[in-house]
Amino acid sequence: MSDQVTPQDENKLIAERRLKLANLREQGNAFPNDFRRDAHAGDLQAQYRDHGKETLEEANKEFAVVGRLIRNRGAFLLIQDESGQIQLYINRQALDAATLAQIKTWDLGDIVAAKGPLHKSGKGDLYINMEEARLLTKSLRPLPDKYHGLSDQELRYRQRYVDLIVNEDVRARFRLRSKVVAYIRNFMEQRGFMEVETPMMQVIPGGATAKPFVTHHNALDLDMYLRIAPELYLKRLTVGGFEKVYEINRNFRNEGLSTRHNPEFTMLEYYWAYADYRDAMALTEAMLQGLVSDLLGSTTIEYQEHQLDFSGSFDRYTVVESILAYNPNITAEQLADFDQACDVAKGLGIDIKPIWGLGKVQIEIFEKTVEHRLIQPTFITAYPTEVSPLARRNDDDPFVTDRFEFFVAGRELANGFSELNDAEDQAERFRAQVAEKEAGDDEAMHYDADYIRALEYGMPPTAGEGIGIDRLVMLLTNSPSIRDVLLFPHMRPE
RNA sequence: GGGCCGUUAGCUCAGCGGUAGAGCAGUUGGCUUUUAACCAAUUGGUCGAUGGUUCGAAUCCAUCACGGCCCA
Repeated sequence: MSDQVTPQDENKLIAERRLKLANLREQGNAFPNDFRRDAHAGDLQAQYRDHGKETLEEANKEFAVVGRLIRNRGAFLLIQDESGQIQLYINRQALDAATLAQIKTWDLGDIVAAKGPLHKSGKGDLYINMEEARLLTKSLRPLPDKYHGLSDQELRYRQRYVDLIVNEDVRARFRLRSKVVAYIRNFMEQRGFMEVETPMMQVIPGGATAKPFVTHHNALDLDMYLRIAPELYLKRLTVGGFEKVYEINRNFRNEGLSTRHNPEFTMLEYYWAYADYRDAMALTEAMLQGLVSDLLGSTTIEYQEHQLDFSGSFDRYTVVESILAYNPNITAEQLADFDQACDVAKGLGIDIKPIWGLGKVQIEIFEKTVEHRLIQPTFITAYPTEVSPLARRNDDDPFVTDRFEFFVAGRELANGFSELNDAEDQAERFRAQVAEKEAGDDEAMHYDADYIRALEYGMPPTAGEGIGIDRLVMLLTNSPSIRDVLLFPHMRPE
């Protein structure tokens, strides 16, 4: 909210740098953009690291490099570009007095350029023997401690740009995130899926049970909602005849923050006509196994205190089976009877709401006693219809749907199902959701008449799934908090 | 929402009732094959905010703000 222009945190260090910048302005262009590099630090290291000192001096091959000055080692300066680091040597013979004086004014954090032959020092490190040196951008703020770096979590999240400058592991983490998304796009494209974009601003927020963010369209004088899911729009596309569509984009949910929740988060969601939830599980398994082996070069993931095994087929249990497996004191009879199930739930400290049916009670018991214990990759299937308003009923047991969720490290990572394509059943489910909303559940769904109309034209039998990209990246980068995998996690304003 | 912990120099931290400290960064000088470069000198603080207790508060108490971890 602050429109302040004058920084409140000026100090002597910044003042000294501002003075140097003022001098630069007097001498000419203080922010030149006419220097062109012809080499990256990391490439030079990779290509010439093993060359001998004499060989390099004989070759005397010139390179032009740029980067941020991050260490001052007396006669040597260390710069860093996106690819890596390389030293610059301040050669008093090769550089004229004016340039030497200029270099003396450089500060850690400045962005500089240098040109000269690539040599190797007595200690075996490559350096550019500078014959030309220029300051490209003056840094006005001092960098964090060169050894300890930036460790204050709040500063690292609020000033991610500084975190990225000084912490290579953070840069590596976000490079991996980018690779995850690229892998998924490639995986989906190879299977014939088409990437689409559907509205982020919706008049009726649908596709999930969650509180939306509200915004306002002035010209239409209309309240709109940031989407909580793209589901209903993507399924309209399958009605339209696009048989394999996917979208990777942000969802917004107006809920609390935690190490696993950010108000905006990224989901892959896809819809696959003429397929069912079993096909979706198989696709999930193939995608995750491919991701792990391709990006980590292994079939196992080390995540916090866990060793997660992604080789072989993932375990599959129904909701009820998993509750029974993890709760030897609970019987199938108890779970099948509403009153008995309520007693079990109450015994677990669950606060039963009057509108809940048996399915909801079962899910509460599942979430309380099973979910966090599903460490190895596991599919849970047969979710109650009551808590699955968009999923197709099971042919043999209409109490449950052909739905699954995927868990690993005690967390839900994906949710998919055979889609409900019976327009009349869907209309009925929406009405049940509206009743829940009227009973006070502000996360219940709205009745989406246009979506029903679309279904009435006929949606082919379809499978669909959403996979949480942030949580997936957490897993692949061994990150304990979702904030570690978001470049700019949500924070209260300073 | 609840519990625990944190907030001191630009950064990383110590100090926990008696004159506000260190390392790094900065400044000045030296040093030209260094690797957290080194050597010498030196600058830098409303101790998160507001109240209170006390002769005296960074330190004890209360409230608030922001953050971290755990729980719901």
